[in-house]
Amino acid sequence: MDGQKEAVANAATKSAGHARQRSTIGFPYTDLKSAIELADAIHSQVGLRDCDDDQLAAWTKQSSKSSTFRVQVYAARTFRVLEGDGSNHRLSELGRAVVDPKQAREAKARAFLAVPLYKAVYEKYRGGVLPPAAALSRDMVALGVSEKQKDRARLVFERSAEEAGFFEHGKQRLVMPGVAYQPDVPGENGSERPEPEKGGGGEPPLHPFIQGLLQTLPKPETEWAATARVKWLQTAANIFDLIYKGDGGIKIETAMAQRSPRPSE
DNA sequence: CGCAACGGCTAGGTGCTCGT
DNA sequence: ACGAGCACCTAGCCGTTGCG
Repeated sequence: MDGQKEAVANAATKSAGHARQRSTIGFPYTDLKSAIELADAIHSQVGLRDCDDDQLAAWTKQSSKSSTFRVQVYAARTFRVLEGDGSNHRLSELGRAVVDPKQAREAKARAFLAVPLYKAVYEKYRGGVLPPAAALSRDMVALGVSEKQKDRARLVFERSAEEAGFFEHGKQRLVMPGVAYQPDVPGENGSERPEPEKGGGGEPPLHPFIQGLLQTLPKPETEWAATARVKWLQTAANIFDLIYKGDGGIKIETAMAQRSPRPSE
């Protein structure tokens, strides 16, 4: 960075009286759709494993240095579909659900309400009619959004609500899509995690990862290339590492060229 | 404890779309 | 044609964290 140039920029900003105002409530600068794109990219490239900035940026045809990319990553974390530290990224539990077509609808609603600002707006207007754009922007300022960011916050809010299915009954009403989810954000205000099914009895449902994994399993008696099998098994190993306690680190290698004997043989 | 690096976040410019 | 609204993008401010 050119220090002199920066100093000039600082002076210009300060002399013009542009005091930077920071929002006091969390909200993303890009919409839920762009966050899901990142989740999709990670899911399709490395599944449940970690990736870094450069990889994720390349998969989404961006530069890891660009602020657009950084804002997108920040948004994905705000929606809680991605997690990680620094330049490391991985799918969160919510992110895994978002990329699973069977759970996407509920997961998107959860992601939407994971944003403090959106949850506050939802709580305020649930069951009622949303105000016009200008009034909604003002409400967002009252909730803690920076004055200069109110319109952007509202736009991103509206697009995200659309993506999450909250506008299924028209843009005048913010309605939780018909999913079995109670709008609680884990770890906030002592609220508890929503339980997926209550009083259902019987077998607990399989972990979403296991469900997703099983869905990708080819039918018996069909062709399944060894490399694809290794990939599948390695993914399974990674899932086991993630969801089960105990020592992990299982590594599947293509070197196992010989077929293991069938039980009947 | 001070400095540097990093990452979160904001401000604002540019170009496109769409309604009038 | 023109203006408003919007999407996309970059520059860079500022708080946090790690390290010597």
